[in-house]
Amino acid sequence: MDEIFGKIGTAQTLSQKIERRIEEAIRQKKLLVGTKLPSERELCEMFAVSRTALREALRRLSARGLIQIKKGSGMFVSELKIEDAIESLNLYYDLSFDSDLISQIIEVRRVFEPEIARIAAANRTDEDLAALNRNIADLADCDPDNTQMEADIINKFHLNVAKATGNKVMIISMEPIYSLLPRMRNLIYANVDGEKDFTVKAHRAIYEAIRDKEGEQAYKEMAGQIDRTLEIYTQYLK
Amino acid sequence: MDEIFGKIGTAQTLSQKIERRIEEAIRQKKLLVGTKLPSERELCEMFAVSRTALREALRRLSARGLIQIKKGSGMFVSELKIEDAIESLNLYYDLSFDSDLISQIIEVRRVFEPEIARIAAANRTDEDLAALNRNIADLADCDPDNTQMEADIINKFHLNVAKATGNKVMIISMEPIYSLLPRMRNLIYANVDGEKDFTVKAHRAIYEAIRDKEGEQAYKEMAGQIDRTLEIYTQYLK
DNA sequence: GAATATCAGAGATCATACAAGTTGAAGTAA
DNA sequence: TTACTTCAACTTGTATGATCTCTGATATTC
Repeated sequence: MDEIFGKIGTAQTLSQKIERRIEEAIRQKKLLVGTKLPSERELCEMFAVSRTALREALRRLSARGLIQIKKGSGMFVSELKIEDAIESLNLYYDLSFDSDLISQIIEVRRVFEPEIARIAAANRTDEDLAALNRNIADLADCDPDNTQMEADIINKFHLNVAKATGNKVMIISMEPIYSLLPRMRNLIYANVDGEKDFTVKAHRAIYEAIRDKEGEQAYKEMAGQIDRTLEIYTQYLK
Repeated sequence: MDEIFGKIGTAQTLSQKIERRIEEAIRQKKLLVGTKLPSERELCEMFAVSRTALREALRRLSARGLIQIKKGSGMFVSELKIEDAIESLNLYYDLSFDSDLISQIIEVRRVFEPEIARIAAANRTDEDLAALNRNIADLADCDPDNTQMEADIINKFHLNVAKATGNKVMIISMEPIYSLLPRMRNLIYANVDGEKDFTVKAHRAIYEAIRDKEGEQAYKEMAGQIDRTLEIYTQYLK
């Protein structure tokens, strides 16, 4: 009997309904990437709503990266970029950034990255290898005092290892984590001096193992590298 | 010299500037979670913009989960929920869903989940254990023909294992993957009959290993379980 | 005191107008 | 013809004012 008086509620606003409709169309590939949407005025007529309501729906869709709005020319269905999808994760991490998070990140890396290195050793292409090699060279050339750049290069290296697995899911899982590393740098590398040679050597060892398709070796080298990071961090915390 | 004639571009629209301003305030904790924002009209005066521009900025912020808008009462800074942050990742996966993605997901799970199980065995609390136990019970009770519910329960079990690690980053990394599993079910479990007993037994074994804090055992059981999934999937593809 | 009615303030929607960027076709000069 | 200019007809962006609906607090009624 209860159903009779079930919720009618203002379930969602008009603009939300519009948003859903368009989102669904995109999800179901009824609107393909690159498609130009009808103009605002046309959509208003089609949905029979005001421009205000319609535009707010469009603003939300563009905020989420589903469509791109170009002033003066029109609106287009855009390919949802990984970066867009990860953006909000980054924000989330950003807002909950604390020392707890740092150690949790290291723990995750300690567990996942060696496995990733192993798979990368099996699947890497020559292009992957070239990219990794470039990272190593950049790292060696880099000004030892420029810890910012050093950290950036190292992050790129690790991300490239993930890419070398050829597994998209792997990349997406790790990317938000790597994007946080630059912030950790200030804490971690602050008290470390003159260890750059060691860092270069360690990363070169990872590279070589991947190059030679030595999965087990890649696993070990990566594990060792992260253990070292963990050590430095623990030391710093004291 | 090129910089002289570098882009001037329409840097950003007015509503985007407003969005940034408010976002920055939230990021820098100048606006704390739960804070009620000034009303639309007030904000218009403060920023010296029209309600149109302001509202579009607010729509974007709410679409991203940074603020919550309650009709009739006001706008509030909201705690960015993990679910919101993961939403767009889900969408991304959704749009790029194909058989390639399925095998990549299984590969990732095969690598990550046993490690997760090992850590869970070390860190699990009694509450975690209770939740896992409930999942097992539900799975056993579940109607064997209701593959939908069965898959849901299994997913919850795996997510609860991730939660038992006590590592937030671990959960965030795995959650989007689990959320895709229901879609895979249709493909994977479609051709499997009368194996429910085995499934229950396998998951109970994982549970018991975690309960007894047998990390290595948990690792093995989880690996075995996913190997089996992989097998079924491979078999189905033929 | 409790149920009801009223009302002010909030966001939601609408309609209209104008500003400003983009595009392409028509027009013009060489 | 060819290259360039101009301009008109689009597009989205911003502004304004009116109205609708929901919410929560206050006032009223019994």
